Amino acid sequence: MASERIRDLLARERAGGEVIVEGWLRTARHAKGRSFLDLVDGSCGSGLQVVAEEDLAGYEQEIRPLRTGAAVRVRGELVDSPGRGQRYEVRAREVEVVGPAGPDYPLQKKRHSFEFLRTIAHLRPRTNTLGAVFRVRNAAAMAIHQWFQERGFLWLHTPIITTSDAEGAGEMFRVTTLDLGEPPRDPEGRVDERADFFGRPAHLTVSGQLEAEIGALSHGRVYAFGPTFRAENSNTARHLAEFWMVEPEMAFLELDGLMDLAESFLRDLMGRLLEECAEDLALFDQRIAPGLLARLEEVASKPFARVAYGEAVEILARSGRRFEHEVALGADLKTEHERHLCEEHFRGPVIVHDYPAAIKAFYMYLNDDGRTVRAMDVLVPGVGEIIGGSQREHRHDVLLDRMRACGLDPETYWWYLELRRFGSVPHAGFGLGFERFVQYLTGMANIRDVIPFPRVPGFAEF
RNA sequence: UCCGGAAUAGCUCAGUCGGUAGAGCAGGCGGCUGUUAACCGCCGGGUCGGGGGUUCGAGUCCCUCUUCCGGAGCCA
Repeated sequence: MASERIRDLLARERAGGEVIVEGWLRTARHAKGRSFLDLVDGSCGSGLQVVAEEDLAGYEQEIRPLRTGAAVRVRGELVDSPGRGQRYEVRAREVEVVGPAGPDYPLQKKRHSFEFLRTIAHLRPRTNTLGAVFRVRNAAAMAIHQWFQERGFLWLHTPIITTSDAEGAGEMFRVTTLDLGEPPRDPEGRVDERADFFGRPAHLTVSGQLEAEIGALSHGRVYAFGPTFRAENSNTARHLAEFWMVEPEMAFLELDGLMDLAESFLRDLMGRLLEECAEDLALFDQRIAPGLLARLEEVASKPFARVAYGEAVEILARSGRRFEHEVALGADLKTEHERHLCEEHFRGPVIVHDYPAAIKAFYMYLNDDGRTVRAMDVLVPGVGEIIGGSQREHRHDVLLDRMRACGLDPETYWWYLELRRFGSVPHAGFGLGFERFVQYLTGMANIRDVIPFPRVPGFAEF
């Protein structure tokens, strides 16, 4: 007889029948004559109450000493629970202790701090909150794939290791097989990088965008969805050294269409996940971020505000607010400015578009004014910038000029430039920080708690 | 990296004016109970993050290092 998942058992129409469940004890309450075991198996937030009577084989020796953390397999009957607090319970016929847990089991029945849980990343997925986070994360990943697949986007597997020496998105991790103690030297005594594994310097990717553009110009609609790496010394609640990014790239698409794409993407996903993860999101609404459900529902149902960069600066200037960083036309919007726009002025998601060229990347499409580029950022309350994207510069000569102006070596990007010589078309794409998306969904304050094994400066345990 | 805060029992925290430490939970023992992060009683448990200094005396004040948290910058 096969075991069943608690999620499925709780969803049954009625009690009855023999079942086998396997999982871990969230708590064990030993009463006179019987024990109540709260069993969880990760399939859902709810546990299943197992009632073990004292006449069971091995009751005193095996069941009575059970405590939080132990793994058990239970065979018994699914019955209507006579107690309050649960609809069904399992009347045990046999409880097999698969893996006991000693009194030094670090997880307790009560709340732990997230800081402490980070030090036990091998056990924290068993907690209610982290368990829910990882279920929501999984559902979000699958919903993202589904959303793109339904619209004819091809999942393009962009490389993790790259030899583009700069993509303008931050410091990169070096990938090398050279002996750092005694690297091979050229006649001048410099490290001979031609002797390295790829015959040239290589790094972990900071973005799949440039390769995704290749895909857009062959398959029309593609997306990259995988890990990316930044070696920035960022110590904040919304930065990781290793994080996942979703990067759709679409041909024959300009800025307006890109904003539509980003907005419908976010709103559709919110709507879908509100349904799919109702139980887990309710837990976040109750315990982590009161008002979360209302906020997500609003995002799913209301159009996003859109404002050009110039207007955004005017709004900030007129706000009467004193900002730590001055609001100035031509300067990038700071975190406090972005927060003011989406949290106070518009009170919801905002798309800011057409930024000054000087503060944006070389590959963004230059407007006719020669001063702004067709870039857009989606700002959401609580998290800030969640999406950044742009229409790409598809005109060869304009791109070449921009690269030179930005101090980049066109040789390195020969293939990127060549795409602009053979069948170049307007195209556009955006990047969504997957962990920030999960943060937004769950209301979790620290990005380290929405990825199973966070990598940040000074920490790569587990 | 910069600014601010924190580090006390296994965990979550309190500790007043500088006079060598407490609670709840967890653990052990006992009791009670179709229980609900059960409840009641008793017990054990601490190099107060490391190093240095001031002082008769430092968990408490000062310096320094480490780690963590919050904010900023960089960004997603």
